[in-house]
Amino acid sequence: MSITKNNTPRIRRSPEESRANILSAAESLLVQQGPQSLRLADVAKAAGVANATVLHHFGSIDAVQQALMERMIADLVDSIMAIEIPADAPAAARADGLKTLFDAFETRGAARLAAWLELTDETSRLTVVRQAVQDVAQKKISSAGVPSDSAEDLILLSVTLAVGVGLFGPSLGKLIGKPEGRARELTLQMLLGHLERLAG
Amino acid sequence: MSITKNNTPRIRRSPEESRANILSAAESLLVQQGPQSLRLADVAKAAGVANATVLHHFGSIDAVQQALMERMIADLVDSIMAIEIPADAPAAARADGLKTLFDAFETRGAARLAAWLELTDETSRLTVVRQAVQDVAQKKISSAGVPSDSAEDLILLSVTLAVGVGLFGPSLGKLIGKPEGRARELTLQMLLGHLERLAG
DNA sequence: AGCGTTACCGACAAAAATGTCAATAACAAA
DNA sequence: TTTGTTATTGACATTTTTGTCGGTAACGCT
Repeated sequence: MSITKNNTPRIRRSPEESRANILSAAESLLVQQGPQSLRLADVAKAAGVANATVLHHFGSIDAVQQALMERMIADLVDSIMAIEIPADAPAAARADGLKTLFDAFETRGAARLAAWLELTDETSRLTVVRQAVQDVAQKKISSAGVPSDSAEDLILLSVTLAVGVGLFGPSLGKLIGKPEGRARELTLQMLLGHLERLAG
Repeated sequence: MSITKNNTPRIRRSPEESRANILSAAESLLVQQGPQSLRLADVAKAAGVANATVLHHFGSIDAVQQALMERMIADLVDSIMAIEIPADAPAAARADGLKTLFDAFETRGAARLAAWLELTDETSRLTVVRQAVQDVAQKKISSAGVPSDSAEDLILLSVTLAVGVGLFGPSLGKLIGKPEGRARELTLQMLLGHLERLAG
């Protein structure tokens, strides 16, 4: 009677799988409940493992958060990199590209990630962001085929609006009693008109 | 030698003053270091009082955060309420009004407050926001003198952009290597053009 | 001055969150 | 099958954060 045995067999994953499993759990926690729910016990529970397992793979809860940021940023960069908006493209193509950009931020919590980063002081974490932004900016600007200065402006404008709308659009719309994607719709409409006027 | 005396005289405030002092300290903590620094010890230290004093006035650290939210929201509502943009106003007046709106969110951390609210799950806290938004929307829409449906759209658009730019504009601009207010400048320019076209 | 109220504080207690460790068990390789 | 490696875990230890309590002192009032 002195020893308690656990009947359910352990799941033994490869280190990579295990890390991915934990980060995925943490990501959905972040998106659904916010950064303050990224506690060791919560992450472990969501991942279906013991607290000690999380620490075994990451060393600390801070390292989990750091790794999560890096993974989400990498995903976001991939999404953005996949967007191609040649300067001479027809308006419809530009519209599609911008929609994709806005989607990248609104869905899967990239905007929430950005807000988390923004509210989080730690400058150490920002180096990852800085690198990612520069990667994207460089590629996007060089491939845009427009004077780099105004291209930078356009990217700054588009990304700022995309992340802002992605974070606040849904809630504000709901608060005012508007349909789900109304803020994004209005913003895209305005932004496209603006771009068209600049091009024409 | 058994009793340690404290030479520095106590500051005795009225309950209202004391609460205001603590909330002000908490507010600057929120703005400068983010929500996760709103810990009991940090708030108390910033306010220059003992931990127990904070609890004496608010009961719990959660109540401090709740009160802070309510105070900041009330301030923000006041700022917005003070903005008047008659439909038949000249373009310059509209530009001023929008600038004030953007300022209200960017300065003094209203955008950060909004992000905090957005990332914070607790639905109980959202009732305050809901009420504030409805107050503002009702007044603004009724006084706008335009068809209420498109007026709502304009408010949704303006506020979403204002808070998004207020939160992310500075950092993104800095990351891309643009001057401080560039994102806001670009956004305002576009938004004003958009409004003008709608009016004309 | 004397007194009552209560804002204030230090010391302590409680709770919550993070991290450590030794033992266990899954799996691959010999 | 046996053995070595290590992912996994429960129990425990440590740290951090929140909250309690009795006494102290500032201030208004008589």
